[in-house]
Amino acid sequence: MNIGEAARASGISAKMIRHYEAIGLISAGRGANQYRVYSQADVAELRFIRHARDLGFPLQDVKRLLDLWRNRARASAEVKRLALDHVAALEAKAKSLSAMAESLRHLAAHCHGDERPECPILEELAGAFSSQAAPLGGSENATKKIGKVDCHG
Amino acid sequence: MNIGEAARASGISAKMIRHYEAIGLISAGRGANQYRVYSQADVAELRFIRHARDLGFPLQDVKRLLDLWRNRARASAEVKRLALDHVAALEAKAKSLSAMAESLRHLAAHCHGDERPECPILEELAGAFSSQAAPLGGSENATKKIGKVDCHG
DNA sequence: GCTTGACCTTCCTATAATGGGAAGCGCCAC
DNA sequence: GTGGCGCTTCCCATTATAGGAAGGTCAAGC
Repeated sequence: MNIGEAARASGISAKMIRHYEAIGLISAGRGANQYRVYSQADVAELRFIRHARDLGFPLQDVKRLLDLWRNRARASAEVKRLALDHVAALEAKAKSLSAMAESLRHLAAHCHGDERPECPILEELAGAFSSQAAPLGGSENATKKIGKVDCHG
Repeated sequence: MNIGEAARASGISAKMIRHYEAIGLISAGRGANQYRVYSQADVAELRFIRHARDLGFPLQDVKRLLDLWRNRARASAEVKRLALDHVAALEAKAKSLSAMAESLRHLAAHCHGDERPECPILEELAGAFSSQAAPLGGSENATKKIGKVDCHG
């Protein structure tokens, strides 16, 4: 099948399939017309990739997992280690985001939110531990950069 | 003061200060030698930016917040709306990450993690709802893309 | 046979936020 | 007057994904 059909069958865009090939995650045969050709096995790999991505694995980890999957002599220990490391990363980031949310929710709770200019949110952003100390937010200072977190997908 | 001192005083790298200027977030005067010059007020803005970033606001929101902060005729309602929207986004992402973590943790719990090749994690990644249905993970299918989430900062 | 449209190809660009580094100039101290 | 640090601009890299241009291919219809 061609890339379009493989895309539909795997749930990965043709664009990304080409990209995954470019970075060496997968490979594809070529037909006489230079079109990429995919087998059912290739589609299975693409689905594997999608599932791993859906669980938040970065492509680097996906590559490791894919290599392990292809290798029948693998040790499950390595897969498990990768998975648990990733779980730890996910939880750390979730926790960091929750802490930000809670801090901000506390701040927002004290804001009238009307036509008046007074705003404790802005005041806190302006003044929060002007040099280094003093808590931000209502509870503990949860936003002490636990590790930078992306949160704008 | 020069950019280096402003960087130390604000906790934002000189690199980023220049970047924020380039994207129109802030502005800076220039000395006779073309060096950027910063006042205490400029440093206060930089600190404001850092605090907003620490709470996970994207730069686009930071720009809005900064404009509101500068505008004495602002309505706190707008600040509050921005804040609460962001809280919702943070919570959604945290929830999504937690769901991934939980799914993966369940999978990992069933993996022996020894030298043997059998691995339910890989099997699940390979087979999880081959076409569309069937749950992934031990509990409910939590990873049904609630909205793509970055999680690799 | 020729056109049309869907599909494929490669290459370039953009996103968001940050860091790294090179080449060149300013400034201060010695 | 030279060494070293700080400043300047410009370019590149990261991560994962998408958009688009310019062009080749193929099958269907007329």
